[in-house]
Formats: sequence, C-alpha cells, structure tokens
Amino acid sequence: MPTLTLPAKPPFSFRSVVYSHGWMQLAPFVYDEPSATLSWIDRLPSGRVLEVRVREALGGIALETAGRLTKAELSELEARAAWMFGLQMDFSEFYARARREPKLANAEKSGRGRILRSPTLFEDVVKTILTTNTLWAATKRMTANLVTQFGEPLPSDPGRHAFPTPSRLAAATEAQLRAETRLGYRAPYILELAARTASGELDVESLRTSALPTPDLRKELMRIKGIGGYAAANLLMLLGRYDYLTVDSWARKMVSQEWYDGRPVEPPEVEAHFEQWGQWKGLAYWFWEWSNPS
DNA sequence: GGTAGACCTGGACGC
DNA sequence: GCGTCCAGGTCTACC
Repeated sequence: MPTLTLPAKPPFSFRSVVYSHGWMQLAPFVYDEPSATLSWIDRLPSGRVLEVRVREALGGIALETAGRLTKAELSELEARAAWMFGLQMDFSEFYARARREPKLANAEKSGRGRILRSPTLFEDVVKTILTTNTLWAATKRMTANLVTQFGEPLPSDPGRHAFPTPSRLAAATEAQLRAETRLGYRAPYILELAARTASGELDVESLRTSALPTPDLRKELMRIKGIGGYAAANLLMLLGRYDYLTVDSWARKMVSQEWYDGRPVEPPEVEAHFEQWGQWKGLAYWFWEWSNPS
C-alpha cells in the first residue's frame, strides 16, 4: 500500500501526541525514536491483522502498512488513525486561555492538547484498569502479557500480536489471567468487561460519540467494574472531556511540591488549583509545566 | 455520602 | 535474605 497522508487541524505535533502520556510504551505500540515512527499491530473488524506505521508528515501524519487493503479496510484504517491522533480536534479556546498562563505558554507553540488513543476504546479501558494501584513497570508487563497471550498474531511475523479482542479475552479464565497474565485482582474486572462487550450488553465504542453531559458520561464509565474516579477521569480525557482531573499519587506529589512546600495534599487541594480552568482543567493540569517534575 | 479495610504484584528500601 | 511499604485506586461492607 502506498503511503497515505492524513491532514490534521493545526497546530499539530506528531511528537506531542506520541509523548502526551505513557500509552506509546504499552503493547502493541512500539515507538522507534531514531525514525520517529509509531507502529502497532492492528486487527481490523474484517479480521485482517496488519502492522501499521505512522510518522509525521507536512500538516499531519503519514501512514503506511504492507499488503493490499480493500476499500472498506482502508476507510477503517483512516478512521482509526484520525481517532487515535485526534487529527480534527480543535483546542483554540484552550490556547486562548493558556496564552495568559506562563506555565502553559508553550502549549500552543508545541501543539499540546491531543492525547494518544488506542484503536478502540475497549483497549483504552483495559489499559486504564491496568494502570490502577500499581507501578508503571507492572502496567507495561501486564499489557504485554495480555497482548502476547491473547492477541492475534501478525501472519508475516507470528511473534508480534494485536491487542486481544473482547471475545478472545472473554474466553479466557480468571485463573489464567491471574496466574499466567499476572493481572492479580484486576483479572475479574477485565474478564467481566470483555464478556459484557463481547455479548453486546456493553457498547463501549458508542461512548466515543456520546452526547451525554460529562458528569453522566463519567457515571456511565464508572459502571464498569474497575473504573473509579481516577480511571474515569483518564478515560474522559481520552474522550476529549477535560472537566475532571486524573488525581493520582503523582498529581498529589506535583501539587504538593508546586504550591505546598512538599506537604502531603489531598485530591480536593489538587482540584482547587485548577478549578478556574473549567472545561479545560484536565488539559491545564496535564500539560502544566511543573517546577520539579519527576 | 463518607470511611475503613482488603486486594495482586513486584520493586525499593531498611535492617 | 527478609519484612515492610506502596504504587498513575477500586470495591465492598458498614455506619
């Protein structure tokens, strides 16, 4: 397939999206720094498993993959890439406010705002659950185990796998997910999510285009077992809703150092510092230039 | 609605 | 080497 170029609404920075959070370190994503190329193994709804490679292009992204795709597959791939990189997202209102805040003065120039998403929201929900109450190294390990053990292999290189489908995960046992995938107590959460999604009882992908007010959407996300306040806020950010903060231990530490001289702070104190940003507070917090990041 | 205690795992740390 | 703490929290029971 020839390289496909997809335009993005300016300002756009491929690097800013890739480094927007840790997702690019999670399987099946692979980021090659020298060539500045993000690649992953994807499984399209048609059943085709392929490697997708994306790099920056003038005004957007350049996407390439091997083999001939049908028209429907090509269209699906374009839609996925547009969603993952938020190509048409508009942050002009956020930038207008950020220009008046020294700690966010570089946001527009650096094209900050877009946050890397996975091809499906199901994958993002699973990964988000795997970030809770654990170290980042363990999140990477659990995700890699899931992909290797349950993802469909790339035909031309069976050692590489796509993210597992809901039905494949639903067919796993809790014992397997605990003992072999090392998910611990998160195993029943992942299993229940996969089973509800595979059966059609839960349509997580529909939440991408939900018109629900953010508090209602948050409640909807929190009906998924394993998704609490932090995880819901993270998923809302991925959905382009920034009204809630992802207040975790790292956030508390940053706010403590920034405004409280290192004294331990609670979530309400973190919230208070970004309240004035209204619907943009999640982004203001996320891209804040902390004095002592660690 | 608010709070205490349990929960897998594994790296970091103190002894 | 061993015990304890805790991390990009959440759930359940109880009040």
